[in-house]
Amino acid sequence: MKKGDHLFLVDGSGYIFRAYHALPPLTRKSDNLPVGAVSGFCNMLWKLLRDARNTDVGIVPTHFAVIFDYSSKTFRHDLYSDYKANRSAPPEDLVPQFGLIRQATRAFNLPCLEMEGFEADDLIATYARLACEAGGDTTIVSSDKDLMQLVGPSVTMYDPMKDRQIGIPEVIEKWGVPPEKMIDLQALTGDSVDNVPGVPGIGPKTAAQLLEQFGDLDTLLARAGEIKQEKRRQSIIDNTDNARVSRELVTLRTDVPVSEALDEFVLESPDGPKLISFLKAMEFTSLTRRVAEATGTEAAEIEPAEVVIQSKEEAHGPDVGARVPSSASTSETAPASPAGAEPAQQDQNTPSALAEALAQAAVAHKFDHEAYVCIRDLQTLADWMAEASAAGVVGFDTETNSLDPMQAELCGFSIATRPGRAAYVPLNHKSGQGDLLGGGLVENQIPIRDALTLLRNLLENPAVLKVGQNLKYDLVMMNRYGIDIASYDDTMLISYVLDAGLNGGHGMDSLSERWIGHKTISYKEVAGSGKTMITFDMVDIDKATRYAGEDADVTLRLWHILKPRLVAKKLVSVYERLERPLVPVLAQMEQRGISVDRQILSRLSGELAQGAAGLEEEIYQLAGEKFTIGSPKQLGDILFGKMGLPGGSKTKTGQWSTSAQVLEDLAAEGHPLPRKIVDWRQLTKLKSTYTDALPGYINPRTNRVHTSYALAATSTGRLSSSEPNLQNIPIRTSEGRRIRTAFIADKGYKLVSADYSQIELRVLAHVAEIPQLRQAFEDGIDIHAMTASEMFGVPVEGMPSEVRRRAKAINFGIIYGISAFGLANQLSIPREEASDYIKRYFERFPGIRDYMDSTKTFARANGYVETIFGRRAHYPEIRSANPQMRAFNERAAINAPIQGSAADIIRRAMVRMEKALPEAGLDARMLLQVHDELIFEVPDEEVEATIPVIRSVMEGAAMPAVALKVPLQVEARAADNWDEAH
DNA sequence: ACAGAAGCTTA
DNA sequence: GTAAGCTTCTGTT
Repeated sequence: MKKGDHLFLVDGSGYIFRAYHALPPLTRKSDNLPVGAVSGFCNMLWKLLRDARNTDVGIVPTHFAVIFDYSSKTFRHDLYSDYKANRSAPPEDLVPQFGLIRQATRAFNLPCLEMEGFEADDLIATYARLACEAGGDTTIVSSDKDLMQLVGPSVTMYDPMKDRQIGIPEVIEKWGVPPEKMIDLQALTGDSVDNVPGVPGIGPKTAAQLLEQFGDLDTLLARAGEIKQEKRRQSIIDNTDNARVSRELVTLRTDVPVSEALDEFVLESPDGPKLISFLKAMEFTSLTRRVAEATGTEAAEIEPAEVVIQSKEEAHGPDVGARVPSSASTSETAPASPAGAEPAQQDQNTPSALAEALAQAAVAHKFDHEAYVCIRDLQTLADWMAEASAAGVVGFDTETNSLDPMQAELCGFSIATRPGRAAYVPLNHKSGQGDLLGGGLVENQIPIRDALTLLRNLLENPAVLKVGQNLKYDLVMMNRYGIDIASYDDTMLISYVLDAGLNGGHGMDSLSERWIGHKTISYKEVAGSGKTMITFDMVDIDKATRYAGEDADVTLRLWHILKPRLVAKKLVSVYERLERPLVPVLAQMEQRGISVDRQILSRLSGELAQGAAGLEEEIYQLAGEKFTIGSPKQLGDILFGKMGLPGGSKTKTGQWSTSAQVLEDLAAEGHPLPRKIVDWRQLTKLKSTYTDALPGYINPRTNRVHTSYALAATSTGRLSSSEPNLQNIPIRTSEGRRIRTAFIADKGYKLVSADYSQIELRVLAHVAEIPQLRQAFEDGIDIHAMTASEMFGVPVEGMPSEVRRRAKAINFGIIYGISAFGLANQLSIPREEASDYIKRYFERFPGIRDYMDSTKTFARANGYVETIFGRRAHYPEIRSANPQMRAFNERAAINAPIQGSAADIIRRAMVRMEKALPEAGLDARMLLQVHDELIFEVPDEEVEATIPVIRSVMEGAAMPAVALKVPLQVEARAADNWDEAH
C-alpha cells in the first residue's frame, strides 16, 4: 500500500441489517430461503466494483475488504456488562443470511475479515489507520454514525444505499461537531440501541453546543459547575462516570492485532465463473446476467455452487450469541502453562486470552487412547460430522496402505473435534486370514461410498476449518476419491514458517514432543518394520483407532498451540501467501506427473553399461588387479598405496580422498588411471541414479512419473523433490543431457520450460542496492562481463573467456557468502590471489560488504534472517564458540535471504500461475519446479498464447508485495522434450 | 536392517 | 563458499 492507493472497507454486518430492513423481503424461488439482504449486498458490491465511476464515490479502489462482526460478545462487555444488553436476537429469516453474505464476499474474490472479541468497527478503524500511515486513502462503505469519528483528510465514508459521500463537512452538518469530536459527542448522548448510557437529557444538539463551549469532554466534566441550566448541570455532574465509560465504549480501537496486511487486500479482477456459480445458486438471475456479460463468461455452462446454510448455532454475526469454544468450556483439568507462555491473567474474552486458554488446554488435556471412538455405523458417523461442523475446526487425517499418495488406497480416516475427543472410521481393513484371493474385508465397516458422501460435506464445507499435518498428502488422497478439501490449515507448514532452521524438524512426532510433551505412538508400533511390516489395512482396528485417533487429536492440539504464534510473530501473511496456497498447487502438479520414455532410458542404460564395462577392464589392467572401483577405500589403497601416487587430501575420517577434484589433478599430471575412474564414475552414476531408477517410478495407472515435493524441508524456503528427485536431472554433460531427452510431452503437446535469468544475482542487486548491478540488469548487459570489467579494468568487448569465468565464479561466491578458501578452491588459484579478488570486489561494490556485515549482525542479534517477503530462516549456531561452525552459519545466513527471496518469488508465481492459465482460457498444465524453472505441458496450438502468460506471471511475481528495484527476466522455450526446451 | 560417509547430480 | 536427494560401500545392530 502506498500513496495514491485507495482502500475500500465495507462494513458487512452493518449493511446486512440495513439491507434487511430497507429492502423488500426476497426468497430463493426454489426453496423459500430468505436472501433479501444477500441480494442487496451482492448488488451493492457489484456496483462498487464495476461502476465505481458512476457512483458518488467516483473512485476506483486499489484495495478492498469486507468486514464483519464475529459475534456480539466483545471486549466492551467487560468495560460495561450491559453493553448492547437490550439487543434482541436477530430475526429468524436473517440468521441464515449471515453465512451466505460471507460466502458471497468470497465468491467476489474479496477478503472477508472478522475477529473474535472485536467489532467490525474496530477492524475498520485499525485498517483505516494503517492505510493512512502508508499514505493511502480510505473509503468506509457504511453510514453508521459510530464510524464517523474516523472521517478525516484521508478517510471518507460512503452510504451505498443513498449513494452519498460523508466527509468532514457532512459530519459537521449532521452533528454540529467535526469528526474528531464525535467520540465526545457520543459519550454525552449515549446510544439507546447499543445501551451506551451517556448523560440523560443530553441529545446531539445540546452535546454539540456544550462541546463548542468547553472544547472537549474532559474540560466539560471538570468545569460542569459553570453550566447555567440547573437540570443539565446536575445531570452531567451525576453522570460523570457514565460519560467516561460511554466514551470508552464508543471509542473505536485502532490497535486491533490484525493478522492480514493491507497488501493482502489488493483488488483482483473478479473470478467470473466462481461468482456466477454462487449467484446462480442464489437464483439472482439479473445480476448473474450482468456479471456474465461483464466478465465474458458463458453463464449457461456454469453449475450453481453448493452453498452451506448455517444454523443459528453455527452462524457468526452480531447478536447471534457468543460462541464459547467447547474445548475451553469443557476442559476439566486446570490448564498448565506451556513452556514460555505467559499465564492468562486478562479477561477471558479478548482474542489473545481465548487463544491462550485453548493452547493451554491443548497441552494440559491428558491423552487417553481408549477414549477414541471407532465409528462403524452411518448414524454415529453422521453425529460426528454434525459435531465437527458445529465445532468449526476439526483435526483430520487419512490412513492408507502406502506412503505414495498416488498409489495408496484409503484404509480409513480420523477426525478430532477438541483436545482428547477423536474418532477413527475404518473403511477398508482386511483380516489376516483370507481365502486364496487375499485377506477378507473385516465386518462392520461403513461402505466407503456412504462414508465418503458424509465426509465430503464436511471437507468441502468452507465454513469448517480442516486441520491436517502434511495436508498435501491428504489432499492428493481425497482428490483421487473425488473430494476437494476447502478451508484448511497445515500444522507442519505453520511450524515451518515459525521455526525453519530450528532443531527438531516439523514432523508430527517431534512437534508433539516439543509442544505438548507427549510421545506419540510410532508407526512401527502398529505396523512393525522391515520385512515383517504390514500395510495399514492389515492393522487390527482397535490398534488403528488408538493410532489414528491420536494423529487427529495431536494435529488439532498443535493447531491451537501454533496458529496463535503466527499472529504473535507477524508471520500470518508468510503462511497464508507463500505456504498454504501452494499446497493444492503442488498436489495438482504431483498428480499430473510427467511422461518419461522407457525406450530412450533402456537404450541409454545399455550404452552406459557397455561403456562402464569397457572402462572396468582398462582400470583393472592399469591397477594390475581386480577391485571394487566404487569403494573409495579400496580405490585409495590402489592409487596411493600400491601405485604410490602423490596423495592429495584426506577426508575427515582419515581416508585418502578420491574426489573428482583429486583425480582430475592426478590426471593433469599425466597419470592414466584417475581419468578412467572419473569417467567410470560418471557412467555408473548416470546409470544407477537415472536410467535404471527412473523407469521404476513410472506409475502403472497413469504411465507417468509423479515426484513428491516437500514444502517444509529446506531452511531457506526452497522446495525439495524426492521419489524421484526431479530437481537434479543431469544437464552439464552431453551424456547427462541425453537423460533429459527422455522427459517428453504427450502426443499433441509440447513441454515448455520457463526459467528466471540470474534471479539470485538480481535479488542481491535489490537487497544490497548495488547501483552498477541494478543498471546492468536494467540495460540487459552480460552481468559477469560487467563484473569482470569493473574488477579487472578489461573492456567487455573482446574480453578473454577466462576473465569472465573468474568474475562469474566470484559473483556466485558472493551469493554463497564467499571465503578466500572456497574461491581459491573453485578457481584452482592460490588463496592469496582469491583474497585479493575479494578485496577488489568489495572496493568496486562497497554495498555488498555492507549487506554482508549488516546481515551477519542481524542474524547474531536475532538468531534468524529474513527474505524480502518476511520469511525467516533461523541460524542459532551463528553464536557458536567454534569459529568454523560460526563461519559456516554466517555464510548460510548471508545466502538465505537471497536464495530464500528467489524461492518466495517463484512460489508466488506458482500460486498465481495455477489460476492465471485457466483464466486466460488455456489448457497448459504446470508439471515441475526446479528452483528457478517451471516446466509445463502445453497443447501444440496454444504454445504461442501460453508463453506470454507464463512470462508475465513469473516476471510480475514479486508485485505488489515488493517492488523490486531490478527487473525480473524469464526465458521460455517449447520443444518435444525437456532437453530441447531448456 | 539400518546409519553414516563419500561421492555426484541439480539450482 | 549456499541449498538439496540418491546411490554405493562399509561397519554396526
